[in-house]
Amino acid sequence: MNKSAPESHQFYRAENYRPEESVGYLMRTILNHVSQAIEAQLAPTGLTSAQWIPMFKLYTGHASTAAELARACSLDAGATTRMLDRMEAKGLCERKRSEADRRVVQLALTDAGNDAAAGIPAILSSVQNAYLAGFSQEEFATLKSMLRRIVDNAQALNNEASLTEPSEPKP
Amino acid sequence: MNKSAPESHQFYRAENYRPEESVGYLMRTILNHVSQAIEAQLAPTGLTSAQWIPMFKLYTGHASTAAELARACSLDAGATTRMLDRMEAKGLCERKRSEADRRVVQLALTDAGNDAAAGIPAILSSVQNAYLAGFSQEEFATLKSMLRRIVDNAQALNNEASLTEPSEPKP
DNA sequence: TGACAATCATTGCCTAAGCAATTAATATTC
DNA sequence: GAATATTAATTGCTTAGGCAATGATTGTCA
Repeated sequence: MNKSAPESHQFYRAENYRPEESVGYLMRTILNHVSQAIEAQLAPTGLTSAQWIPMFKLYTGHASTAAELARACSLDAGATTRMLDRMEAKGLCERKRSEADRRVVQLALTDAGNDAAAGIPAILSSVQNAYLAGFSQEEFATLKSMLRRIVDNAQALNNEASLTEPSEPKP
Repeated sequence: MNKSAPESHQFYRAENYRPEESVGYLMRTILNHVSQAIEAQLAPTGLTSAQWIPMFKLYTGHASTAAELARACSLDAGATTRMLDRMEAKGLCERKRSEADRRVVQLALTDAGNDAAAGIPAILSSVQNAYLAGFSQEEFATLKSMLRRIVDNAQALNNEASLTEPSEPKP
């Protein structure tokens, strides 16, 4: 079915594969450092490296219920429930059953939560600017476009995979 | 102490920060997809996405004790112990107290572990090649050099930070 | 040699994410 | 309108990682 890939696509070969030289390894290293840096700057607010994402989604109004939040963060529903438990315990947000639809839980940031969230963009900006030191605007644009191309490839490959394994037949 | 950063370094600004457009977000998205793809291909061997790294270190001889493995994987000692528990339970590796130094535990892959590890480079290569589809060799080189520059920046910033907070004074 | 320091593995406690099953409420369809 | 399907939130079980304390050994140094 697949034609064999052209030689030009063979960046890595099993015979002499070295993880430390791979793009994946480099990206993982970068993300680890970035996470740590963000967590360090976030420490005063009580937010962890995993919590600023949902907090920011709530802050910007991109989610106002638990299910929406889970979708917005590509997070498991169970993980979201427990994350909200921890954030609520720290006084960052509150839950309230919806009157219109008794299934859903309406979420709201407390004043403390709002203050914490308000500082997030500045931290993310400064950390990423620091890590991009020495880059020209042109190089920055090149980097972003390359990363987007990889994301596009990933999406395309996902689609292929789901075509191979079609959606489960209805019972 | 710090001179204000030159304008050219301001890629992101707090006022109009959008996470979805950030380099960090793109890299995270890519790594999530890559992890899933690797995990899917690894499934037949019983290895998880977190286990192929220590397995490969053992396979290539870059580590033969628990402490070495933890260092090689930048992993916590406790996490390493429990990871070895799980891998041993699956029959992928074995532990043996060293005779020379009774503190250390000598690690060895079982036959099954060796077989599983032997397939890792092929999987990592093919997944990463697939995600880099459409890249020329030149673009590939550019991408790697940019990522390395970011890693260098991260290391430099780490050093700065540890200068600010000097090593704890001896008691 | 004998006190002190360092190293190694382990364990307990925490945050965190995924999967599966459960319960409650709402939508859909016949 | 009643049976069925879907959606929302929660909980239990598992893997996973970090930090701190512990116990056992080995190294160092006075």
